[in-house]
Amino acid sequence: MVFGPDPERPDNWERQLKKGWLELAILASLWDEELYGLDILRRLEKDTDLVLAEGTVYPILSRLKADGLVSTKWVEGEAGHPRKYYSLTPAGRRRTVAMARYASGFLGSIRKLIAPVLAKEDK
Amino acid sequence: MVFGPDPERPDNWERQLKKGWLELAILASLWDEELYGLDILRRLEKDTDLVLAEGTVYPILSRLKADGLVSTKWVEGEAGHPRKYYSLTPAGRRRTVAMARYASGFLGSIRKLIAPVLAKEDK
DNA sequence: GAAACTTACCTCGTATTACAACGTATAGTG
DNA sequence: CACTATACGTTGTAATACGAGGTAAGTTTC
Repeated sequence: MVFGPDPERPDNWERQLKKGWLELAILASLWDEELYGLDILRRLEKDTDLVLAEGTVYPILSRLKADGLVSTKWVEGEAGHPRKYYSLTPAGRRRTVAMARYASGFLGSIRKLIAPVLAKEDK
Repeated sequence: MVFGPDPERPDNWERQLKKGWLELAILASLWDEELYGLDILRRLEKDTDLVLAEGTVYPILSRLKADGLVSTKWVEGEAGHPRKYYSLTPAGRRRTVAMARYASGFLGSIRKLIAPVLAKEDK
């Protein structure tokens, strides 16, 4: 399953369900390692089927930096254009844990809520 | 845990995480029974700790009706002000199942993503 | 029977978000 | 020197949640 825009179905509720979770997704993807912009985008798509547009990632990263949740470091060489690597600050780690905790509870509530709906499928 | 505004913490990421999920929450709450506006709000708070404002519920219900996903029925008597009961249309049931299925996959992805973050707590 | 309260429905303006489209910069390739 | 690929960044648009405020109907209190 892919969580990007689906040309087959013009409905936009899929996009709306993703809304607000991308910030957490990006923070969480930086939990274990430093990544640069496009890399974050690819990792999320590969590991979690979460498809982000470039026009989405960069503004979020700017926001996170302005809030002091991530720090950046330019790395030249290696390949083509220099890359800007992002890593979590201590405040970023605290925020990530807080969001993950909250998200975990939220996920439980939603699961409970949609259980009867999905139960239909088991028949 | 409560999923409403938290006066203790002015941050708004909690609200953002809820964004987009309220439509599904409302549809799912109508899966087994007809409910009226304020009742939906109370059920969600009681059963899933999801706190919605009135100014949130009514616009969503209007939208759902405009999209043909729910139908309404006025019921007078019983108590005070007449109540407008909402119930799922066939299209509404189909949409609810589609959203629940998608949400289920999304939940799995997020859980996988935040697992390393929450693992910290187990120590 | 008038005022106060309760329940219920609804609307408008604001803040926030995701993203498509577009633009810029660096370096390698034919 | 075009052409391509990689990478970063910005702007305008559409959609959402909700606080604040409003209307309406019935019940209770004095």
